[in-house]
Amino acid sequence: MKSLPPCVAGIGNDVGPTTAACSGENPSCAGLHCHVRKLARHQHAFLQTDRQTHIHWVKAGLLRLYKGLANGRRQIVGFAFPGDFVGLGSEPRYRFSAQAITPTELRVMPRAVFENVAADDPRFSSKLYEALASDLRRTYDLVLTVGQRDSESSLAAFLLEMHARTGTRNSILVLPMPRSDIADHLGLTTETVSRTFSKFAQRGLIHISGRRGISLKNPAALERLAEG
Amino acid sequence: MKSLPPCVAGIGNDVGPTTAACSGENPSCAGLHCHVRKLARHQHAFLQTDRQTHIHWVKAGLLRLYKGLANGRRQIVGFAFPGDFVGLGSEPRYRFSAQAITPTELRVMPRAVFENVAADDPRFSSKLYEALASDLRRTYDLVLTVGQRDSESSLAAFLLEMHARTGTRNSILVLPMPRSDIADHLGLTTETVSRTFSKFAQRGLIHISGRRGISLKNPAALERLAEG
DNA sequence: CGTGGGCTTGAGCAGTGTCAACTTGAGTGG
DNA sequence: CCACTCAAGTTGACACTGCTCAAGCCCACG
Repeated sequence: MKSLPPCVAGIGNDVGPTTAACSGENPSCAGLHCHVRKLARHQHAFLQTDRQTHIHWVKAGLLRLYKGLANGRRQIVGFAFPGDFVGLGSEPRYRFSAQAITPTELRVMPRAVFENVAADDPRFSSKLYEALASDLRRTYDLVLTVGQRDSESSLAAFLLEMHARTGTRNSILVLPMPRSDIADHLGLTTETVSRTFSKFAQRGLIHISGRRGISLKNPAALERLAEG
Repeated sequence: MKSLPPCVAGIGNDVGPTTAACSGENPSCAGLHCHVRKLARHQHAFLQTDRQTHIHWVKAGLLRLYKGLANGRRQIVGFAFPGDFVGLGSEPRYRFSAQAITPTELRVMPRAVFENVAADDPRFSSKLYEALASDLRRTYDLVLTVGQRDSESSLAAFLLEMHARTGTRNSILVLPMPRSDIADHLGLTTETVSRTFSKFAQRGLIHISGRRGISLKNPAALERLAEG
């Protein structure tokens, strides 16, 4: 098996120094047409109606992935953290929009290039498959949350997922997204999110520090809540 | 590229005569350990906690794919129609249970066999990838439905999706699943589903015939409802 | 130090769940 | 072939969660 070009060698692993080689200036990557793209807050990587031309890989920052309805309602179907792929899938158009929540750095590659690499390297191909399967699993879980849990269970499940996903050892959790994103993710309103966080704090389940900080005082109780 | 064994040659296409070659008695398939499995009504293909040992392919019938919560609530994350794969994904355990709604016939293959075929044949591999991507797209749509639509919009969207998916030319639609399945799919109750169908019928949007038949009298209006 | 968006809190209400009774119709056995 | 049976579906009354609208607060900016 031939070795992967530096652009994609680190893909599927944690973000590491390998990926630093992939700046636009690096000649070994020029042939792959891969480049770095920086997004300011609220800037879109793509819209749900755009032709799906590129695969995006988050190097730093955070994206909200959302679908809109004609009446203005918005469903955030997922968040893309560093290391995550966005725009996998094999359809002519993206089915959701991707927007930066915090300033974000992306690695952007044309689909064709991506697919060629995947065709040549079964290991890479299977990493892609796993990434897609993992998106699907998370989305199944989200349907369960949104469809069957009440506001308390939803938020408990959300806090636990964010804690697991950001991989913090201690119980201090940073939620980089505003309350409105949490609401649109869970099918609630910002008011309900806020009220429920307050209730959790009163009961001693969590401690809220500032706008972004939450520490989980009683994860076991949250788990119980999340299970109904 | 070597030709595919009869067991999987028809996979990804419509169910056709090719697949008939794949009975347990056929020696050319014995080495693949693929076999036919028939499920009676309410019988499970697997449970959400089972080890994910096999890939299932629906030949005839209908499966509900669901996740359960400790409090007894159930979310149907999808339905598997003839031609659909179930149990793609690359994790140690299924993340949902699969149960027959009507008597169902499955083609069942060990994952290892499946993966070997996929590794040898990029065309097959890419079909799998597409099937997975298509599950993911449908699930994103479901999150939008469950999270952002009210009962009328939900049901309008559901009717249109079932119509598209069962591929009926005319507007007569057979819903093979009971109301309770529709409810648990959309995050509603059977009562709400029933009431909303009645409202649709009163307004002349649909016509209800028997327990399973619905004809769409005004698909355009349903589309408008689904968009909010 | 001032400003404004994001967050919190409150009061009232609408939509949907819950509980209960009744109706329908598919399947069974006489 | 018809009557019986019972699960599935429908309809109604009521309760309650979470949404809407509104006001005020606080923290991160300039």
